[in-house]
Amino acid sequence: MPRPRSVSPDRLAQATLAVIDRDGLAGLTMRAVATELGLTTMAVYRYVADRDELEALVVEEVLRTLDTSPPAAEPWTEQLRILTERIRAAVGDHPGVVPLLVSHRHRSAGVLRWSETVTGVLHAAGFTGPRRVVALRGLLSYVIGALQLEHLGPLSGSGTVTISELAGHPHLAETARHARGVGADEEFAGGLSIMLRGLAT
Amino acid sequence: MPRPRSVSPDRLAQATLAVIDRDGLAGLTMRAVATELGLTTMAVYRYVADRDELEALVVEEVLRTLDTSPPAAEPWTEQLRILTERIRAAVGDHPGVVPLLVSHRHRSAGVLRWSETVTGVLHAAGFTGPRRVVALRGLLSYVIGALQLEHLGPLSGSGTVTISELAGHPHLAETARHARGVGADEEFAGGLSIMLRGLAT
DNA sequence: TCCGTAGGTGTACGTCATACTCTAACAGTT
DNA sequence: AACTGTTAGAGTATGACGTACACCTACGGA
Repeated sequence: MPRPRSVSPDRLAQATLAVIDRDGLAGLTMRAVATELGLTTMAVYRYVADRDELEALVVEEVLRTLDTSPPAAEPWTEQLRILTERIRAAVGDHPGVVPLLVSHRHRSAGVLRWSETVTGVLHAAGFTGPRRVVALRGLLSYVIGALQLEHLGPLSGSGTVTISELAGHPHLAETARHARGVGADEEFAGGLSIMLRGLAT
Repeated sequence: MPRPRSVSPDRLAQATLAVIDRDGLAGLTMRAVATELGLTTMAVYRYVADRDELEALVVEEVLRTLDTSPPAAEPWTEQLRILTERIRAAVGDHPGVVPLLVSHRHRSAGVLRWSETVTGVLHAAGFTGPRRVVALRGLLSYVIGALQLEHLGPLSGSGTVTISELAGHPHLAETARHARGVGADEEFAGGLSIMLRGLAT
């Protein structure tokens, strides 16, 4: 009976993501999203209750294509590695979304799906009770932290500041030198390997 | 020659921290801090250039008492455990500061001091070159992530939502049941143990 | 006693999220 | 073909935020 909606929830999510990818998370405003869609600011509120809901929407959009089916690989540590790398890959193209992923992780269906699969793998690997709780949280902690270090890293404040501050920190300075030779991929994978080795012992 | 300052940088930092502890990070505004000090909003700008600098100040305040001297314990994994637990303890009383810790970690002298000590321990344990880079970043990732999971956890959005969402996720639901029996202390320590075991292998 | 400097105040602006009110487009019914 | 109820979208307004700017004023050395 009533007037049909002119934009789909999907288009809304994509427009929001486009704004974030172009102007960063700081550029995400209700106005910007509305402009992106060719609407007035308030029209956006026909589709989401508030900014918070819009953020949740964009997180889901990013995780939509996240494959959470159990990998066929063996052993189980390899399955976990693949699952974890998949999250990183999904977020990789949209660094601005990382802080949103952190703050909306609770209500995110995508994160829930991922956690379910991971928990299943842990179950099959013999993790039960508190051990499984700790394992899941530990893995999740690493992922959350690593993504933030990777993407929020050099953003706020110039990296040069850190270098000059390194004067009184010899060990750190030397480590920083070596860090230039280590790519983000290896860094993430390396930390993940540490985590997985710890789980396997 | 000029008029003396009526508040010390220290008092400013403490006032800011008081605001955060009382009203949360969302309550941190230049006005709130000014009121806390009995000043007008703009007077605060005599002490900090902008809000960003005020945030950096409060992070440093929280980490001021952080003991970054190398622990006397053995083996080196135990040293790392103690160092990591110290950070958690320092932040523990001020959950609202956690997001600031994340975003200001680069310029934070406290984090730098801590990283230097950790790197030193890793050096003594035989970690060199890229291996040390990965180890430091991995540990830092875990700490950052774990603190956020712990403190940002049940805050945004009611935990009940998660429970209802758990319907289609049997493994996760069972894990959540067990999670109630696991305290935050054990959870953090347990994840840390996984990390350290992985480093030691 | 006076004066330059720096601390503190008052006011104002632009941007943000969002509440409220109004207009108008559409789908069914008569 | 006119009418009507429902809802999409526009317009306007509000209060909070960070902060620029111009001013006033208290102080200590001369």
